[in-house]
Amino acid sequence: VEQKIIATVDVVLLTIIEDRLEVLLVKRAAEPFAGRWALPGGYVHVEEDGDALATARRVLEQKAGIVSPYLEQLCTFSGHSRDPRGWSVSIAYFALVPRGALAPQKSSVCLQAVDGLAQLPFDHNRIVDAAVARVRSKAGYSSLPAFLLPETFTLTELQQAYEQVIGTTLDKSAFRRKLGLLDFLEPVKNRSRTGKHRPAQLFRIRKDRRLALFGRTLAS
Amino acid sequence: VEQKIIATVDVVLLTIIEDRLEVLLVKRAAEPFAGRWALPGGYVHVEEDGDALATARRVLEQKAGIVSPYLEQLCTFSGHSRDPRGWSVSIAYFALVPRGALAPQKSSVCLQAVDGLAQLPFDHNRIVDAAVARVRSKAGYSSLPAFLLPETFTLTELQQAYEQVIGTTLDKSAFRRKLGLLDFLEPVKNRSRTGKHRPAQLFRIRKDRRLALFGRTLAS
DNA sequence: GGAATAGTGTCTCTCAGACACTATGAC
DNA sequence: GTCATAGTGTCTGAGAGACACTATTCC
Repeated sequence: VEQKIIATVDVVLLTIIEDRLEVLLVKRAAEPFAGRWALPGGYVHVEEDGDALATARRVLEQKAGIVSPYLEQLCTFSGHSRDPRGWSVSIAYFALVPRGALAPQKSSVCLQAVDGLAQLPFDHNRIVDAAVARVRSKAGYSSLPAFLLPETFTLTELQQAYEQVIGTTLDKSAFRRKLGLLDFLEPVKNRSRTGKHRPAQLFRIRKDRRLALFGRTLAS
Repeated sequence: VEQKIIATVDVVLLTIIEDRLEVLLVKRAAEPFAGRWALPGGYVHVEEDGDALATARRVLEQKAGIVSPYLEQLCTFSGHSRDPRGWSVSIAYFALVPRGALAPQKSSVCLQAVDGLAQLPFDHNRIVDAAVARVRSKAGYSSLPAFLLPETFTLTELQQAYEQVIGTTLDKSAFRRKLGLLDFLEPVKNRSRTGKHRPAQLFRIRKDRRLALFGRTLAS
């Protein structure tokens, strides 16, 4: 069978910078669209990658130096018109990393707010939109936003991460009641001492319950 | 770039037969696994198919004669070990069709209950499991199971479809209250006259709200 | 009338939202 | 002590589950 199909993987890496959801973009080195900002992605390497998830991990490590973030398959975009080189398949993944985990930025990498994002090549705007929609939706009934925070964090920081992802404010009391139901957090010894007020307890994600799911939605 | 990647589409077509969820299988005509029952699937035809969704529609029409069912992308399975021919990508879709829409069966086609399904070639068992999990999950907060019923149906039949998909019984009163909230149904003139009891009102899905979503889950 | 299913009313208990309250450490 | 945020208690209304009730048709 003569197929000549291009198989690529694209990754939507999201993080929180200054209270906004931002997406990682890289400057394309090769044609097509050389020099343009686009999602990190690349060909599947048949010899090197066991499956598409491995390709996604490799792409993230090579282009952004990120090693083992939260990484989930988003969906697959395909067709004859999305890539000028021909009929292509892009298996899209999304990754969530803590704010600041991308510290030493190369000049070929940047972060942009997902709201009001510039025009991107290929169908990358659609892919970003799909990723943001997925994360927003899943934030409503899971612990996903916790992956946007550093190793340890206060409950207020966690609530802010949720609010920044889903775009609304949450009630402190109700939020903490929900968290209590699916104990995916464990307190650590230290406490956060910032400013002239009562210090907050620090928590981290329990190793045995990385991704916890709420029974019902978080906000109506 | 020398990729030599096999790009295929596989479809998990689900329907309800005798109160059970069943999946459509076809007898493979070509190697590998010729003669074995497997999911309907096929190569992406670069000249013929605009995108992978078009491939899925073509496969369903050619192998099962189904024209425009509910069809949704499931996820993508990939890797060097899932197909003996080499590194492959299978973009999986699932379809929901009314019971009995598959009436004139060819001998190369069969239906099998999804619970206790036999061993299938490739990673097709994983794909079926993923499809069933998706449908079960989505049934909890959407009108998906309505696509398993014929054009018109009674509320009792709709409730049974939900029960067969999610595998538990539902309360009649609570179920109808939920339906009232997201009016995706409209009554039709006729009523169902079967047996010696009060006839039931028939309904159909409103054209403008094909897939409606519940705010919260259907059953706890 | 009886049988059988269609369809509705109502009670209770849980829980989300709202909001006020107490706690505690920096200064 | 004050300030600022951490953290908790409580009221209320909406809604899910349970279950009993009425309605209507065939026989």
